[in-house]
Amino acid sequence: MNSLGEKIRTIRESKSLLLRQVAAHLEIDTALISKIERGERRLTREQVIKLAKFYNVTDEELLTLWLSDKLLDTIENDPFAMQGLNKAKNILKTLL
Amino acid sequence: MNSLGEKIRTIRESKSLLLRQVAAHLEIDTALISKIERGERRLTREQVIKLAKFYNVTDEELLTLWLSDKLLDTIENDPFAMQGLNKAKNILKTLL
DNA sequence: CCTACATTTGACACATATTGACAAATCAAA
DNA sequence: TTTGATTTGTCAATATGTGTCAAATGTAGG
Repeated sequence: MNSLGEKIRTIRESKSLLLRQVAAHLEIDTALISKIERGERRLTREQVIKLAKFYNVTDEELLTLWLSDKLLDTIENDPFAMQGLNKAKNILKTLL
Repeated sequence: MNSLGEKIRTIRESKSLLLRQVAAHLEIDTALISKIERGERRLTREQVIKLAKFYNVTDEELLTLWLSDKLLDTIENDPFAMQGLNKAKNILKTLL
């Protein structure tokens, strides 16, 4: 339910960076990045990209998690979540 | 990109109902249901269910389209939309 | 046990998005 | 050309998202 937060916390810890340092790099308050890592808030798309560069991972890796979190968030625990996802996938497929 | 709107317009026309009548049933302004059918606005979940009953189709049919529209809306035309959808699907699968 | 620093929590501010109403414009058919 | 249906534009109220700040809590080292 909060894949991106967990991921970026893991990466940050593996690099022994402080929240303060990451916050400074993103130019946001330390409190905010704390909340983000714990899934209480979300990054903007631009911030995800900035973080990917900072952490030396691909945009794709983080953006995929970011999108997935957003998607799961919008369907919350709707009983038809899976049907909705499948329908969306089919429609998207025909658009590509 | 607006599956539900098209669907409910088709159903309404097949039943020869006026926007005014549907609006009255949903207790909203006629202008609003017009926008909804054309994808300019969205129904609330409760309204979708009310409409399903009114139109004699299953909640599932309309709610699936409604969710799908919401999903496609939140990933807009992100280059990683498909990856995000797949990731979300996998996570959801493990949650069920 | 202190102290210093890291992190978390809660309250609030501000911006943007959503949902709705209403009035006016447009469309279509009789 | 008049009537009723639909669409469009604008505004208000509310909800949601993104951020700050201050205070509380957690955690090591001296």
